[in-house]
Amino acid sequence: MIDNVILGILMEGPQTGYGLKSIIEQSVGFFYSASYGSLYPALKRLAEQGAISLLESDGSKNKKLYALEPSGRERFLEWLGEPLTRSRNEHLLKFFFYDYLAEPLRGERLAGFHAVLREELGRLAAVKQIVDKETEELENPENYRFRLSVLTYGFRYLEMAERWLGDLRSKETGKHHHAGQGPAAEENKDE
Amino acid sequence: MIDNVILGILMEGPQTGYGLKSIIEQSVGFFYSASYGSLYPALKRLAEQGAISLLESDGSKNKKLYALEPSGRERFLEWLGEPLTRSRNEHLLKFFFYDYLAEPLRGERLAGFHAVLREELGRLAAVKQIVDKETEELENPENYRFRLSVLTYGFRYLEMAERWLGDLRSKETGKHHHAGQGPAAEENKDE
DNA sequence: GTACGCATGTAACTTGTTACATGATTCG
DNA sequence: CGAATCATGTAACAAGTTACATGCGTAC
Repeated sequence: MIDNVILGILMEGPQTGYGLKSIIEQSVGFFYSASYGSLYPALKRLAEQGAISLLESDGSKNKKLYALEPSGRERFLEWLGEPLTRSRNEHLLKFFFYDYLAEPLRGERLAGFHAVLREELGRLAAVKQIVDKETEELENPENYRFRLSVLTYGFRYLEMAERWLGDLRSKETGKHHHAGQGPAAEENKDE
Repeated sequence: MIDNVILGILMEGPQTGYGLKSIIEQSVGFFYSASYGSLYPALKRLAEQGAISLLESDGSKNKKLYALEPSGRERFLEWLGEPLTRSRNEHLLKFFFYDYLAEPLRGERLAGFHAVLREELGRLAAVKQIVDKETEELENPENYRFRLSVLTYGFRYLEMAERWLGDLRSKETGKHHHAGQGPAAEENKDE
């Protein structure tokens, strides 16, 4: 996975490992993250395979600029052309079992997550505004259609999640029965 | 991760490794999957740690029923009580780079993914209907609130994704310029 | 001159997948 | 009695994280 992210970012021009990391955080950080522990070994590997190459020309000695080679570009485009698949949404796993979580904590967690969603929604909205403005000044915005649409996706996704959580929490209101046993519980039918 | 899934399912009663796998597929299969290669070693590990135990009582010799132990239950509930986090949505990664994918293939891939989404939407709708009906016959549906809401989440998620993809594809219609260069392309401004 | 951000890297570990290998049970 | 499905397991590999270790550049 990280190989393709690296190659994809190098499509726009040479970068250092450190630079790649910060670009990843800024651009696809919403749904993907990389650590140096995977980044640097990946760069080494890709260079050995000839997919990327080390540029010497830079002034600094401690900086390594990598550039995309034709074989790397080919490899990236091949990956890109494979059929799309949905990936796992592991955070739903916890929700699935949430009937088992006892009540004071459960409500807190839901509220906390709700806050996170709203915060991210706000941040994404800000980013979207900036990006949309920058896009206007571009001569060929058509070339960025998918990049932009991923932003839209992120936005709609958060909206959907926020709404869903809102609905879920509003059903809860005022019902402070002591839950906590969940599906398997045949006992405690009081209240 | 798989440890907690196993413990969570065992909350409802003893199961075999094989049984766990099929329950996982049927229940959380929409957003999580496990292979035997991780399942069986996990069962072994959990048993060694005393989180689960092997039941002898079963007739078959080749079947191993595992049951949740108190320490396993505790461990599961502790995990469950940790704050919620959003996980990665790696399939968006490909979309992010889709400006680079050349046109005949790109359209095909989008259409293919669209078909997958609609198919899953149909399947989930069917599941939801069955589950909703089953829920009516339950004495305490409140105990399944979160399990059910995850279904709703899946449904809304697919709806959102399907709508997003629909919007994206409709913008495309009739514009068969030869794309393929994407963001980095300063050339080919014809058409 | 020192603190902070830029910059690179490795080793141990974690978690999971794929492919293989094998045997029991059940149903037609 | 043969095929499908139930059922368990391992070995090799893949991909990544965390924690550690180090050094350069520069702005105050």
